Amino acid sequence: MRDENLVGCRVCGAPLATAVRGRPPVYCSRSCQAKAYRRRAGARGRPAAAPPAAAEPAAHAEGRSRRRRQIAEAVWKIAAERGLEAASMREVAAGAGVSLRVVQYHFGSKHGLLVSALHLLHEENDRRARARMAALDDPEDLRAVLGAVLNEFLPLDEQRRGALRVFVAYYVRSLTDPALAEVFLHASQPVEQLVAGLIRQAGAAPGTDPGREADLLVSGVTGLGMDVLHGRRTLADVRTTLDYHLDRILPAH
Amino acid sequence: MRDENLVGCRVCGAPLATAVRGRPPVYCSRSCQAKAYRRRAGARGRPAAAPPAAAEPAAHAEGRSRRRRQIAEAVWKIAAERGLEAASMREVAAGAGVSLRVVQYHFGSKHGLLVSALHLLHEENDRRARARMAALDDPEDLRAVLGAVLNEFLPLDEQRRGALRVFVAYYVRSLTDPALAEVFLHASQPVEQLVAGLIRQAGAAPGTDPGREADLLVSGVTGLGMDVLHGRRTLADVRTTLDYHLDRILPAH
DNA sequence: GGTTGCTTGATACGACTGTATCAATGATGC
DNA sequence: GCATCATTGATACAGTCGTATCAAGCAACC
Repeated sequence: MRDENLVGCRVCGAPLATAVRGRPPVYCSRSCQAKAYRRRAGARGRPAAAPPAAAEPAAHAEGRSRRRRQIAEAVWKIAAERGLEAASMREVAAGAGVSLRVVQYHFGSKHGLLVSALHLLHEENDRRARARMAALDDPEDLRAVLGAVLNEFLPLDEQRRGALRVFVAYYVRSLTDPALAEVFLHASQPVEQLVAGLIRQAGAAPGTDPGREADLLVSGVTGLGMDVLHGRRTLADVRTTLDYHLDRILPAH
Repeated sequence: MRDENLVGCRVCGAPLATAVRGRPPVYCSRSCQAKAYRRRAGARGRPAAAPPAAAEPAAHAEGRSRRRRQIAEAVWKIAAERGLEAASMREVAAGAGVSLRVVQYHFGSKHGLLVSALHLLHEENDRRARARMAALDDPEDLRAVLGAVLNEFLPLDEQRRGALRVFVAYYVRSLTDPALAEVFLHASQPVEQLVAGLIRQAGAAPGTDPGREADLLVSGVTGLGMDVLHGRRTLADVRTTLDYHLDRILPAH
């Protein structure tokens, strides 16, 4: 297999400590390696146009977060399609189109990867939800806003469907992983309060408690979405149920 | 290690085919093995009192289902405490106090084990729920019956807490495992209909749709129970919310 | 006595997992 | 030319996983 590498340093001579662990050596010393590098750099000619300007300092940090995000997206994709237990380091690396070592380097351990991916997922979901809210026709129609907030938890399209699957998978993990539970508890508190506020502003029916209504509404829509996920209910049925309850809570349509 | 076993058959002589796979042989043939067995049986003396009566034919089947159940319980326990991904064949065997081979023999494969354990879990939960319903003070108090049905999905005690954890873990698995999804879909349909029927009988407030109320109630109480599981809500808060909605739906307390 | 059947014990295999180790690659500053 | 830095490539290791294989245990029938 490795015929020519068995002899010695590619630049000078032959020491080449034969370490059995890790990547097999090709040079006898760092300086010989530098020599070889400069030779290659010279043969490649000068870089296209802006060699001295170099990359601005922000580029490093940006490239880093982009890579982390790219890897996290692979975690989401695998978790949505085949479950979190299929998201091994190697599968994630392959899904992101990077090497195993890169995943190790950027997240330290598998646990770190899972926690970071959940963090990024929460941010991403918030971003998307806000974008959809901003795209509403009439932001003054509070009932429509309320419906949009609740619809965010239903598998209406492939994106939300995947998000819900990943969310549920992570939830189950969090039951036996305190670090993941932490992320859940510190992230998604204000949903019920938002819904309760909307109900209050939109004019709830007399005698209704917006807070209690919001509690059942949010947890209920999540449960209904889970039912849709594995085919126990149809999406149309869930939307009808939801409409019924919105009509009930906000009679002044 | 195996000093004396290297020579030959314990009864007659020496052939002893040296198979490298599986359990190392000790006898040269089945008949020699039978001889050794009969010798041991003779030395042990006659069994206590009822040797010829033998075991009735049903004992076999009963012993089998008992063993299956014992192993399934180990699956539930592990899944509740450390998640379904911790339920390896070896862990389950250890938890049930049997050998790995016994788990293999009675369930064929890990997938078969998981599916059977889920089946048995559904039966067990039904049994326990019915028992709790039968123990109600006044079976005519329909509101109390309704409350008991819904409370079955809340982690009120260690048993229900574990059941909910296992249930959720299995649900997530079922999203990527059709055989498990099958068990879910064919088992737990009538809950909402039961709740709707109770609401109807108990006298719902005018203008309310018992079916839609039941849908949100059941899915909502499941979601609230999940919130309790990882500490996002307190049990008292959930019960208050539930009481509020029961009062709303059934005003004629 | 020998044979057959169901059940269990005692290994073994190959695949995969998370992680660790060592070196090469570029780039920058001296 | 040399040292140093963050990043990536190329392995290797120890362990666990599900499963397969062969034989022993035990009871029943012939």
